[in-house]
Amino acid sequence: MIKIRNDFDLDNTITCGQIFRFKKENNEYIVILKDRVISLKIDGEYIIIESNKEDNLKEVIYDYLDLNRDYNKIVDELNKKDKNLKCNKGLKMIHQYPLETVIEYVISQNNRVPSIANSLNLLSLKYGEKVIFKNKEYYLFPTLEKLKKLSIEDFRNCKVGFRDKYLYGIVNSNIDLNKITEMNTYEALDYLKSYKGIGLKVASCILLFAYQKFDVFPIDTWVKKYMKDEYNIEGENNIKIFSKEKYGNYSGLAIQYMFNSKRNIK
DNA sequence: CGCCAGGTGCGAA
DNA sequence: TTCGCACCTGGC
Repeated sequence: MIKIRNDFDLDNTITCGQIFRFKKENNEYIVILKDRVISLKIDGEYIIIESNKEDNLKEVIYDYLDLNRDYNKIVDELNKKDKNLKCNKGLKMIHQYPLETVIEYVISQNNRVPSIANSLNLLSLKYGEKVIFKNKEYYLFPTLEKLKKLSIEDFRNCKVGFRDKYLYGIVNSNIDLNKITEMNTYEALDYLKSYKGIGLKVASCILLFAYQKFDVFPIDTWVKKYMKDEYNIEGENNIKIFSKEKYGNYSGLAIQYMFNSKRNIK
Protein backbone atom coordinates (compact mmCIF):
# COMPACT_ATOMS: atom_id res chain seq x y z
CA MET A 1 0.00 0.00 0.00
CA ILE A 2 1.23 3.46 -0.87
CA LYS A 3 -0.23 6.95 -0.62
CA ILE A 4 0.09 9.74 -3.14
CA ARG A 5 -1.21 13.27 -2.97
CA ASN A 6 -4.74 13.80 -4.24
CA ASP A 7 -3.74 16.87 -6.23
CA PHE A 8 -5.04 15.93 -9.67
CA ASP A 9 -8.36 14.87 -11.17
CA LEU A 10 -8.36 11.11 -10.70
CA ASP A 11 -12.04 10.71 -11.50
CA ASN A 12 -11.92 12.33 -14.93
CA THR A 13 -8.58 10.73 -15.71
CA ILE A 14 -10.03 7.27 -15.19
CA THR A 15 -13.59 7.72 -16.43
CA CYS A 16 -13.26 10.15 -19.32
CA GLY A 17 -12.93 7.71 -22.17
CA GLN A 18 -9.23 6.93 -22.14
CA ILE A 19 -9.56 3.41 -20.85
CA PHE A 20 -12.33 0.90 -21.42
CA ARG A 21 -11.82 -1.55 -18.59
CA PHE A 22 -12.16 0.00 -15.17
CA LYS A 23 -14.50 -0.23 -12.24
CA LYS A 24 -15.73 2.59 -10.07
CA GLU A 25 -17.44 2.07 -6.76
CA ASN A 26 -18.02 5.08 -4.53
CA ASN A 27 -14.57 6.65 -4.25
CA GLU A 28 -12.62 3.56 -5.25
CA TYR A 29 -11.34 2.91 -8.76
CA ILE A 30 -10.04 -0.42 -10.02
CA VAL A 31 -7.83 -0.44 -13.10
CA ILE A 32 -6.12 -3.31 -14.86
CA LEU A 33 -2.56 -2.75 -16.04
CA LYS A 34 -0.33 -4.98 -18.09
CA ASP A 35 0.78 -7.12 -15.17
CA ARG A 36 -1.40 -6.24 -12.17
CA VAL A 37 -4.69 -4.99 -10.83
CA ILE A 38 -4.65 -1.72 -8.94
CA SER A 39 -7.10 -0.06 -6.59
CA LEU A 40 -7.07 3.70 -6.07
CA LYS A 41 -9.11 5.06 -3.20
CA ILE A 42 -9.65 8.74 -2.62
CA ASP A 43 -9.24 9.60 1.04
CA GLY A 44 -9.22 13.34 1.63
CA GLU A 45 -5.99 14.85 0.49
CA TYR A 46 -4.47 11.47 -0.34
CA ILE A 47 -5.10 8.65 -2.76
CA ILE A 48 -4.50 5.23 -1.27
CA ILE A 49 -3.16 2.72 -3.74
CA GLU A 50 -3.12 -1.04 -3.42
CA SER A 51 -2.34 -3.87 -5.81
CA ASN A 52 -2.08 -7.63 -5.98
CA LYS A 53 1.54 -6.99 -6.98
CA GLU A 54 3.10 -4.23 -4.98
CA ASP A 55 6.68 -4.20 -6.26
CA ASN A 56 7.68 -0.87 -7.74
CA LEU A 57 4.14 0.26 -7.12
CA LYS A 58 5.02 3.92 -6.83
CA GLU A 59 7.02 3.95 -10.06
CA VAL A 60 4.36 1.95 -11.85
CA ILE A 61 1.57 4.28 -10.82
CA TYR A 62 3.58 7.43 -11.57
CA ASP A 63 4.26 6.09 -15.01
CA TYR A 64 0.68 4.92 -15.60
CA LEU A 65 -0.92 8.16 -14.49
CA ASP A 66 1.86 10.28 -15.98
CA LEU A 67 2.41 12.08 -12.69
CA ASN A 68 5.91 13.33 -13.44
CA ARG A 69 4.88 15.61 -16.27
CA ASP A 70 4.28 19.34 -15.82
CA TYR A 71 0.79 19.81 -17.20
CA ASN A 72 0.58 23.46 -16.14
CA LYS A 73 3.21 24.34 -18.67
CA ILE A 74 1.36 22.50 -21.43
CA VAL A 75 -1.96 24.08 -20.59
CA ASP A 76 -0.43 27.56 -20.57
CA GLU A 77 0.95 26.94 -24.02
CA LEU A 78 -2.39 25.66 -25.34
CA ASN A 79 -4.31 28.58 -23.88
CA LYS A 80 -1.87 31.06 -25.36
CA LYS A 81 -3.00 29.93 -28.81
CA ASP A 82 -6.63 29.18 -28.00
CA LYS A 83 -8.24 30.96 -25.07
CA ASN A 84 -11.50 29.24 -25.90
CA LEU A 85 -10.14 25.80 -24.98
CA LYS A 86 -11.16 24.77 -21.49
CA CYS A 87 -8.29 22.74 -20.06
CA ASN A 88 -8.71 20.59 -16.99
CA LYS A 89 -5.21 20.83 -15.56
CA GLY A 90 -5.81 17.83 -13.33
CA LEU A 91 -6.57 15.51 -16.22
CA LYS A 92 -3.67 13.15 -16.88
CA MET A 93 -2.93 11.14 -20.00
CA ILE A 94 -2.92 7.53 -18.94
CA HIS A 95 0.12 5.62 -20.20
CA GLN A 96 -1.47 2.44 -21.49
CA TYR A 97 -0.12 -0.99 -22.36
CA PRO A 98 0.75 -0.95 -26.08
CA LEU A 99 -0.49 -4.42 -27.05
CA GLU A 100 -3.87 -3.88 -25.43
CA THR A 101 -4.12 -0.42 -26.96
CA VAL A 102 -3.48 -1.75 -30.46
CA ILE A 103 -6.14 -4.45 -30.14
CA GLU A 104 -8.51 -2.04 -28.43
CA TYR A 105 -8.47 0.56 -31.17
CA VAL A 106 -8.61 -1.93 -34.02
CA ILE A 107 -11.80 -3.18 -32.40
CA SER A 108 -13.02 0.39 -31.95
CA GLN A 109 -13.43 1.09 -35.65
CA ASN A 110 -17.06 1.66 -36.59
CA ASN A 111 -18.05 0.32 -33.20
CA ARG A 112 -19.65 1.45 -29.94
CA VAL A 113 -17.96 1.88 -26.60
CA PRO A 114 -19.91 -0.79 -24.65
CA SER A 115 -19.32 -3.27 -27.44
CA ILE A 116 -15.58 -2.51 -27.50
CA ALA A 117 -15.37 -3.01 -23.74
CA ASN A 118 -17.30 -6.24 -24.06
CA SER A 119 -14.85 -7.64 -26.61
CA LEU A 120 -11.82 -6.64 -24.52
CA ASN A 121 -13.36 -8.31 -21.49
CA LEU A 122 -14.11 -11.48 -23.43
CA LEU A 123 -10.56 -11.67 -24.76
CA SER A 124 -9.18 -11.20 -21.26
CA LEU A 125 -11.60 -13.61 -19.65
CA LYS A 126 -10.87 -16.36 -22.16
CA TYR A 127 -7.15 -15.89 -22.72
CA GLY A 128 -5.77 -13.64 -20.00
CA GLU A 129 -4.21 -14.51 -16.67
CA LYS A 130 -6.62 -14.63 -13.76
CA VAL A 131 -5.80 -12.43 -10.80
CA ILE A 132 -7.43 -12.59 -7.39
CA PHE A 133 -7.40 -9.23 -5.66
CA LYS A 134 -9.37 -8.39 -2.54
CA ASN A 135 -11.37 -11.61 -2.97
CA LYS A 136 -12.48 -10.72 -6.46
CA GLU A 137 -11.47 -12.13 -9.82
CA TYR A 138 -9.90 -10.05 -12.56
CA TYR A 139 -8.32 -10.96 -15.86
CA LEU A 140 -5.21 -9.37 -17.28
CA PHE A 141 -5.07 -8.67 -20.98
CA PRO A 142 -3.67 -11.72 -22.83
CA THR A 143 -0.01 -11.79 -23.81
CA LEU A 144 1.04 -11.68 -27.45
CA GLU A 145 2.18 -15.31 -27.23
CA LYS A 146 -1.29 -16.32 -26.11
CA LEU A 147 -3.03 -14.26 -28.80
CA LYS A 148 -0.87 -15.90 -31.46
CA LYS A 149 -2.60 -19.19 -30.67
CA LEU A 150 -6.07 -17.85 -31.57
CA SER A 151 -7.79 -18.57 -34.86
CA ILE A 152 -9.82 -15.99 -36.75
CA GLU A 153 -12.86 -17.82 -35.43
CA ASP A 154 -11.61 -17.44 -31.84
CA PHE A 155 -11.42 -13.69 -32.34
CA ARG A 156 -14.87 -13.69 -33.88
CA ASN A 157 -16.21 -15.46 -30.82
CA CYS A 158 -15.10 -12.47 -28.78
CA LYS A 159 -17.66 -10.43 -30.73
CA VAL A 160 -15.16 -8.40 -32.69
CA GLY A 161 -17.08 -8.89 -35.92
CA PHE A 162 -15.38 -8.18 -39.24
CA ARG A 163 -12.28 -6.97 -37.37
CA ASP A 164 -11.37 -10.61 -36.62
CA LYS A 165 -9.11 -10.94 -39.65
CA TYR A 166 -7.33 -7.67 -38.84
CA LEU A 167 -6.57 -8.80 -35.30
CA TYR A 168 -5.41 -12.19 -36.51
CA GLY A 169 -3.18 -10.57 -39.10
CA ILE A 170 -1.59 -8.10 -36.71
CA VAL A 171 -1.03 -10.59 -33.92
CA ASN A 172 0.61 -13.05 -36.29
CA SER A 173 2.75 -10.49 -38.07
CA ASN A 174 6.22 -9.51 -36.99
CA ILE A 175 4.96 -6.24 -35.49
CA ASP A 176 7.50 -4.77 -33.08
CA LEU A 177 5.76 -2.64 -30.49
CA ASN A 178 9.00 -1.72 -28.73
CA LYS A 179 10.50 -0.25 -31.86
CA ILE A 180 7.75 2.38 -31.98
CA THR A 181 9.15 4.04 -28.86
CA GLU A 182 12.21 5.10 -30.81
CA MET A 183 10.32 6.41 -33.83
CA ASN A 184 9.11 9.93 -34.36
CA THR A 185 5.38 10.40 -34.80
CA TYR A 186 5.51 10.47 -38.57
CA GLU A 187 7.49 7.23 -38.80
CA ALA A 188 5.33 5.57 -36.17
CA LEU A 189 2.08 6.47 -37.96
CA ASP A 190 3.45 5.03 -41.19
CA TYR A 191 4.61 1.89 -39.46
CA LEU A 192 1.29 1.25 -37.72
CA LYS A 193 -0.73 2.09 -40.82
CA SER A 194 1.13 -0.56 -42.79
CA TYR A 195 -0.93 -3.15 -40.91
CA LYS A 196 -4.43 -3.92 -42.15
CA GLY A 197 -7.09 -2.71 -39.79
CA ILE A 198 -5.04 0.25 -38.63
CA GLY A 199 -5.84 3.52 -40.36
CA LEU A 200 -4.93 7.07 -39.41
CA LYS A 201 -7.40 7.43 -36.57
CA VAL A 202 -6.54 4.11 -34.91
CA ALA A 203 -2.79 4.68 -35.36
CA SER A 204 -3.12 8.14 -33.81
CA CYS A 205 -4.99 6.79 -30.80
CA ILE A 206 -2.35 4.11 -30.28
CA LEU A 207 0.42 6.69 -30.33
CA LEU A 208 -1.45 9.03 -28.02
CA PHE A 209 -2.51 6.51 -25.42
CA ALA A 210 0.28 3.95 -25.45
CA TYR A 211 3.32 5.98 -26.48
CA GLN A 212 2.64 9.45 -25.03
CA LYS A 213 3.02 11.05 -28.44
CA PHE A 214 0.92 14.14 -27.81
CA ASP A 215 1.37 15.68 -31.24
CA VAL A 216 -1.17 13.41 -32.92
CA PHE A 217 -4.73 14.53 -33.52
CA PRO A 218 -7.10 11.55 -33.83
CA ILE A 219 -10.03 12.86 -35.84
CA ASP A 220 -13.17 10.86 -35.22
CA THR A 221 -16.84 11.60 -35.72
CA TRP A 222 -16.97 13.28 -32.34
CA VAL A 223 -14.08 15.65 -33.08
CA LYS A 224 -15.59 16.52 -36.44
CA LYS A 225 -18.82 17.50 -34.77
CA TYR A 226 -17.01 19.49 -32.09
CA MET A 227 -14.96 21.39 -34.67
CA LYS A 228 -18.08 22.24 -36.64
CA ASP A 229 -20.04 23.34 -33.58
CA GLU A 230 -17.32 25.31 -31.80
CA TYR A 231 -15.16 26.70 -34.61
CA ASN A 232 -17.32 26.20 -37.68
CA ILE A 233 -14.56 24.21 -39.35
CA GLU A 234 -15.43 21.33 -41.66
CA GLY A 235 -13.47 18.73 -43.59
CA GLU A 236 -10.72 16.53 -42.27
CA ASN A 237 -7.98 18.50 -43.98
CA ASN A 238 -9.12 21.83 -42.58
CA ILE A 239 -9.32 20.32 -39.12
CA LYS A 240 -5.76 19.04 -39.49
CA ILE A 241 -4.46 22.45 -40.49
CA PHE A 242 -6.34 24.13 -37.66
CA SER A 243 -5.17 21.70 -34.98
CA LYS A 244 -1.56 21.86 -36.07
CA GLU A 245 -1.59 25.64 -36.00
CA LYS A 246 -3.43 25.96 -32.70
CA TYR A 247 -2.30 22.98 -30.68
CA GLY A 248 0.94 21.84 -32.32
CA ASN A 249 2.85 19.35 -30.20
CA TYR A 250 -0.03 19.02 -27.77
CA SER A 251 -2.85 18.38 -30.25
CA GLY A 252 -3.74 15.03 -28.72
CA LEU A 253 -4.01 16.54 -25.29
CA ALA A 254 -6.20 19.32 -26.66
CA ILE A 255 -8.69 16.68 -27.82
CA GLN A 256 -8.83 15.21 -24.33
CA TYR A 257 -9.53 18.65 -22.90
CA MET A 258 -12.27 19.23 -25.46
CA PHE A 259 -13.88 15.93 -24.68
CA ASN A 260 -13.53 16.42 -20.94
CA SER A 261 -15.00 19.91 -20.90
CA LYS A 262 -17.87 18.92 -23.14
CA ARG A 263 -18.67 15.91 -21.00
CA ASN A 264 -18.60 17.82 -17.75
CA ILE A 265 -21.02 20.46 -19.01
CA LYS A 266 -23.70 17.84 -19.48
C1' DC B 1 -37.92 -3.46 -38.84
C1' DG B 2 -34.01 0.10 -40.30
C1' DC B 3 -30.43 2.85 -38.75
C1' DC B 4 -25.87 3.74 -37.10
C1' DA B 5 -21.66 3.78 -34.11
C1' DG B 6 -14.72 6.47 -31.22
C1' DG B 7 -13.01 3.80 -39.43
C1' DT B 8 -10.93 1.12 -42.80
C1' DG B 9 -9.95 -1.46 -47.09
C1' DC B 10 -11.23 -1.91 -51.49
C1' DG B 11 -12.42 -1.10 -56.25
C1' DA B 12 -13.89 2.40 -59.51
C1' DA B 13 -13.42 6.86 -61.57
C1' DT C 1 -5.60 10.85 -55.50
C1' DT C 2 -10.10 10.95 -54.17
C1' DC C 3 -14.82 8.83 -53.63
C1' DG C 4 -18.42 5.68 -52.27
C1' DC C 5 -19.59 1.57 -50.30
C1' DA C 6 -19.74 -2.72 -47.39
C1' DC C 7 -18.80 -4.35 -43.04
C1' DC C 8 -19.98 -7.76 -37.58
C1' DT C 9 -22.64 -6.58 -33.85
C1' DG C 10 -25.97 -4.81 -30.75
C1' DG C 11 -29.06 -1.21 -28.97
C1' DC C 12 -32.68 1.90 -29.99
